[in-house]
Amino acid sequence: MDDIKEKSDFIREIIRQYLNNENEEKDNSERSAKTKKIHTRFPPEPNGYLHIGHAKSICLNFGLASEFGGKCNLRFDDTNPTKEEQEYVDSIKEDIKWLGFDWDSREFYASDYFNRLYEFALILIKKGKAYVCDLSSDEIREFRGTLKEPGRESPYRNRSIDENLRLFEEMRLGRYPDGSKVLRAKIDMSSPNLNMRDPIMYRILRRSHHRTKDKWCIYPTYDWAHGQSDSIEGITHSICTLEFEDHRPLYDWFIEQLEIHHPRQIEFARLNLTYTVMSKRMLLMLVEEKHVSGWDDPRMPTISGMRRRGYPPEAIRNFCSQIGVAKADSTVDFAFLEYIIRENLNKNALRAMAILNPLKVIIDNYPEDLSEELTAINNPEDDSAGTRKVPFSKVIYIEKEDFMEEPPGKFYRLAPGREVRLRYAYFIKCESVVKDDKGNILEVHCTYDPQTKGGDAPDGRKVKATLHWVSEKHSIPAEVRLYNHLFAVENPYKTEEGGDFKDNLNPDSLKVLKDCRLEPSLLNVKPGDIYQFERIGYFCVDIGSTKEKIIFNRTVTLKDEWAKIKKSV
RNA sequence: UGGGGAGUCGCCAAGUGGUAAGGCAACGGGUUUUGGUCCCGUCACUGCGAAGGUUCGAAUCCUUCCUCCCCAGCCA
Repeated sequence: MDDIKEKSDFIREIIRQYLNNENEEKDNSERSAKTKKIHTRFPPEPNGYLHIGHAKSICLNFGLASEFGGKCNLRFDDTNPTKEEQEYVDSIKEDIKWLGFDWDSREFYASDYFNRLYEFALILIKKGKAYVCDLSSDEIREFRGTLKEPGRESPYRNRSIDENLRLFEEMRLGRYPDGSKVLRAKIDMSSPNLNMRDPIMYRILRRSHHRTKDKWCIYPTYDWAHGQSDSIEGITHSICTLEFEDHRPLYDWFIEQLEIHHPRQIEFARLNLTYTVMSKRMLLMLVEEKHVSGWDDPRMPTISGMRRRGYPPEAIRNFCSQIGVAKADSTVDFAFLEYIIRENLNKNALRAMAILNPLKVIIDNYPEDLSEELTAINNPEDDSAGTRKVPFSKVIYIEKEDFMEEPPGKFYRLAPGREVRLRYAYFIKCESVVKDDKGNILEVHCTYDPQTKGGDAPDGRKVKATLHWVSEKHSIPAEVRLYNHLFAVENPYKTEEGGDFKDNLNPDSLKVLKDCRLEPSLLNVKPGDIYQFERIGYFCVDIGSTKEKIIFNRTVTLKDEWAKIKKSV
């Protein structure tokens, strides 16, 4: 979809081998490569909003399916009614669609399989491979042993099959209080892999489920539900993150006991980004404690936050494909994300002129009542975007940053006695400065050269800088929100003793500018529209923006050579 | 110190026994009516976590060691 060249990574390698029938058992090799299809799935839990880390998984799973001519399901892993909500289901679907992926009619839920799972559990009990355990959660933990010491067997481990069948049935019927009993797999309490020490399959939980409502009072655990759900759906490649690597033996065990379709699980390293956190638990905390305005706050690494911030879905897809897939833990530099965003927006965003911090400039020799329409290019990277007219008059605004009374050597914008170009307009020369009692610059007086209309001098003289501007009387007001990193440090998890990741929140992550002035062509912008404000950055019209009150969010700045020079001086 | 993973440039990441891709960042230069874009150049000079070994030849194979991540939820 986005990349021309064929991608290659260890997962695609495995899939190509699978499709070529390499390393396969005899009976499978009968199936021709032509009829062999892959089937993946994206399995979110609806307990929060999707973030850029999920985008990596979505791009991988849906991308693999489309590259290799297979299918990808959307399956909600909704096995824990205490945390899951319909709101999250809705947001997840919206975000995946917005990212540009389609699950057709294959929208599934682990809860669709509650009956099947119950039947599967019965099979295990009948095989003597699962039992009802009356130990409390504390006792279970105690009996589990530690990383170094083996666990001990539960005193309920050797109940008869009939008793287990009866008890499990009664659990389902609601005869026992929450937490009083669980169904456990009977595997090996001395396994060095803690996941194999008789893991819990069902717990009693009287909580209404967002889909099955009050039908069940026992719910399967993720470990019990996940692998079987993949199997039921005929998933060929179950792609998940690294932390599930040592759950794989358990999933294999369940599948083998049940003698059902066996998907191949492949684990990859989850995405980390500098200057942010990527855990739904922590993001939820930021939302609930109002450190941000919501899940879609433009500072959030959520898909909805990035959408509101102005990151195009195509750019996010490119990002996900360019960071690659591997098994080594990694933290991608936020600057790389910004590079991808700029790369995309530079090609696509229309240009406009906007003044964030207005400084009044009066052109003394320009006629009082005259105004001219000057021609401006909409996108120098795309001729088809055409041109527009921008009004010019005697009083204009320029950026405060673009004028210095006593400029250092490397500053080559406007200064007393100096001539610069106003983009698409004229050369102007600074003649004087008007200040208040405190020395604040109120206005700058200039003269213009009528010969330089459009921006070129007939005598061939050059200027070192071109400034953007808006005509005072034609300009329209706007609010502009400047966003910076949510966290002040690259790794927010690193805190002082007893500290909290929130201690690292960046106090300057949002700066609201209320007195900005825009060129009049921006009067009818709609939420979601994206522009490059020339010489400043890319800005996206906020969802809360109206014609009466226009609000722009800064998506990302332009690269700024001058900022670097300034810093180094 | 049990088990499972991982270590290639500041950050991602190719490489799968034949002599270290690429991108980002950084730095230098050119073009430019955006100090943007674009273009050019520099950036792992026996070095691929370390030390040994096998080999004509090793980032790739073997041995030992070191470092980092994950696992003791009735979360996912």
